[in-house]
Amino acid sequence: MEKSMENFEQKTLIHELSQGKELAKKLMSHLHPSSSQETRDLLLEQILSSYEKVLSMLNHTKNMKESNSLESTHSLGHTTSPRSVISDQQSTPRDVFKKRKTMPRWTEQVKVCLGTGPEGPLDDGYNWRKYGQKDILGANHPRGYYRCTHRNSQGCLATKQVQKSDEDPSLFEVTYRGRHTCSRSSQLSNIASNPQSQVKQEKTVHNFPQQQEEKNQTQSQSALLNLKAGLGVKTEDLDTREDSMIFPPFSFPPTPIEPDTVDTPFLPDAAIVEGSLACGFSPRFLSPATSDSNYFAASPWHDFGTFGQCNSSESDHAEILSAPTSVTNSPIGDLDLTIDKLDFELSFPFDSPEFFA
DNA sequence: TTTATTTGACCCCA
DNA sequence: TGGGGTCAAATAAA
Repeated sequence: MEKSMENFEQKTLIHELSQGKELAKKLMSHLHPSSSQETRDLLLEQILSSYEKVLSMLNHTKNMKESNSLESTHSLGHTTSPRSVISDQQSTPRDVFKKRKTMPRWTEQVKVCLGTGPEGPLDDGYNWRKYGQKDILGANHPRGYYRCTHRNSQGCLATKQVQKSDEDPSLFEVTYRGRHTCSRSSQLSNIASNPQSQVKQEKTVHNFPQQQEEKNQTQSQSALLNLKAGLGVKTEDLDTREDSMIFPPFSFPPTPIEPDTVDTPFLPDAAIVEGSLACGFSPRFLSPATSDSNYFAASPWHDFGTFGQCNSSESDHAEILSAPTSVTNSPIGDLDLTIDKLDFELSFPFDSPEFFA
């Protein structure tokens, strides 16, 4: 009974993903200026819808497993603190402490190129508001605490912590906690209507002339790359993989970065994700999508090796590779091949000005 | 005036 | 008891 359900889900997942792939192909063929905007919008909507279905199915499956394991835990006589099962709806202001343990949490290491100019720091598609900063014992740099701006308006409990690495000041550790429950449609439209992302991206490329020829390819691939990468986001909590699909990969702390950390002053104000530093694309572009969960949000450093010539250190790579979570651990890790193929079969022109229009 | 950031104080937990 | 995380008043910026 349960098996047949799983088979059904698998088939549906494969069907939805295949459909998404076909739609993406169609969309690609409609990216000519002669093609109508409506057609493109429609196709885009259908693609997003497909992926949404997949995500919700995966989330549902995971939740079922979680609740099952919770039940079995109880049945085994283990004592589970009542705090850990307090629902968000019942929370009181002080319940934030009680929820700490239950909030999904994962860490991303992000390398940024400093020199943030008047344009201010990059955002990741979500609106974060800083609510605290703490000096951490043993750390040279303070840790910044951010929460979703929509905490009050929409009750979104997502938070993140940003801390500069001791060893490499250009490296930030971003720890996400909780998932976004807010709607980001407004942010999506902001990014869509704001050509700044394109500008920033071009600036990045401009500063990496050796990467210029790869620009189109890189830009085209990055969105799909994101999707693929999202299947293997670095996380501290194996149970929070689905959040990697909800969360964008990178968030830059709204706080200005101290000038003493500017080790690459010639670089643009774009934050460069570790590993993709020399790969010539900015996170802003990497997460065009980050403005809406419908898009392909993902961990950016995944598969950066594809582009070669990346100057991040071996140890950096090792660190990433040794992350607790890998694609192979992902329940949808098997899909990686499919997406991989899709990724490189298509030179998806995400850099098309109309794409985010 | 509104919104965001800073920062000291408070609370929880190991 | 001390460290980490959050609150909330004060302050700054838009």
